[in-house]
Amino acid sequence: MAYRKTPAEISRLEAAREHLIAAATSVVTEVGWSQASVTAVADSAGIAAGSVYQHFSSKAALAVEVFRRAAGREVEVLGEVLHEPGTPVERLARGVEVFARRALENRGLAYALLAAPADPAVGAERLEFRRRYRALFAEVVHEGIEEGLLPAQNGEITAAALTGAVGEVLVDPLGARDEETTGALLTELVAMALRCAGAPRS
Amino acid sequence: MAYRKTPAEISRLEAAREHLIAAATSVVTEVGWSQASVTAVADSAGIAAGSVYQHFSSKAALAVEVFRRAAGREVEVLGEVLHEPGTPVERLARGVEVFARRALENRGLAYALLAAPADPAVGAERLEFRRRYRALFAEVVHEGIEEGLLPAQNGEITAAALTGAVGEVLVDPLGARDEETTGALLTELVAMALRCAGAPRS
DNA sequence: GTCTATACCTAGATAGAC
DNA sequence: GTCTATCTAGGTATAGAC
Repeated sequence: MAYRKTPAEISRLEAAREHLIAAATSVVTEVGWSQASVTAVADSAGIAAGSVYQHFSSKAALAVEVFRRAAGREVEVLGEVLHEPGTPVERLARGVEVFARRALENRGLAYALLAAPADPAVGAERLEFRRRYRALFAEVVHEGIEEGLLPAQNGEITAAALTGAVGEVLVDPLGARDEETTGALLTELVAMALRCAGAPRS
Repeated sequence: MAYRKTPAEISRLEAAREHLIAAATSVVTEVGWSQASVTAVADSAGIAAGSVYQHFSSKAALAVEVFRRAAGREVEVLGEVLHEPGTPVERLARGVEVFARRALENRGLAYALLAAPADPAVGAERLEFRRRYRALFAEVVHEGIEEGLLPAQNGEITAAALTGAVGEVLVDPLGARDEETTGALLTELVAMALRCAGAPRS
């Protein structure tokens, strides 16, 4: 008997775990947290319900992991966009556009991350996630103020408003069905964001 | 045997029903929808759990009634404020202030109405509620545009942003604990709202 | 390690006594 | 009409065979 698992065993377990997380993510994306029972997730992953507990000690632990992965990706993308070259105003516009576009293009996941009813554990993660989003926006707003491109303001509140605004149109997308109306919605959203931050009219 | 209930009987039933709704409202305000079990609500009303079903056919029906009452009051108040005398810009500022102040002063109820996890039936009502809120704001924005006080814009999106912004600071109130910091928060929120609608700087 | 079967718990809803 | 007691469904988690 070996003292340790062989590398092959470890990677196979890793793979099974990753597969489970991926399956859970897609279930949550499609039907939301409240309908994502252990049974449904296990079915989607092609394993038995009991086997889920080989990888996670509880349903909540799995849910938190699913949330962290997806939310982490989004924060990363927004962070990159907001730190690309350009004036703070340009970067803010681009950031809002990317944030909203990604949300509208993968509405199920975005809704799950931002708004869908979920376990308390996921709710706590969500609060942290929104804080990070807001911190990213606030940083750019502050840069804009320092460079004299934006008027003095509470950047945290502007950032909160931008997050709330995108969330609001996500939950009830004002009839943005096809690509054309989605584009128009994005244009209006970016314009609103720039007014909100007090950028001079272009 | 009488064919009809006597007026006294009817009003007594009415009163019991109202009492139940009031108790349910306070439970929801304090602990949220997800913790507001039939047992908890019945206890709060001083009746047995089974007796709830004398007044409502299901828990969801009771929840919807609770939501409608509370949400209806809020919409009514906002509608009145937004239709008081004054320019559209003044009314918009006052409307946002009242909306946010009421939310922050009765945070439990506001959170229940705007954001807390709830039954699907309540979720549907909430969507309608937010639409009404947005419609009220959008109306004033459109008046501002027509009077030349606000730049051309999609009023629905501005209205959505305002609703989303207040909801966002409600859920995570940026450390507004005492009356002083709440006042400062409200001032900043109103300033943000006016920028968002494109009102010229005062 | 993964399966099947099941224990167990929570919470909504119902039945029948009073 | 209201209470007590109970039924039922749905879903998490566990036990033991393979």
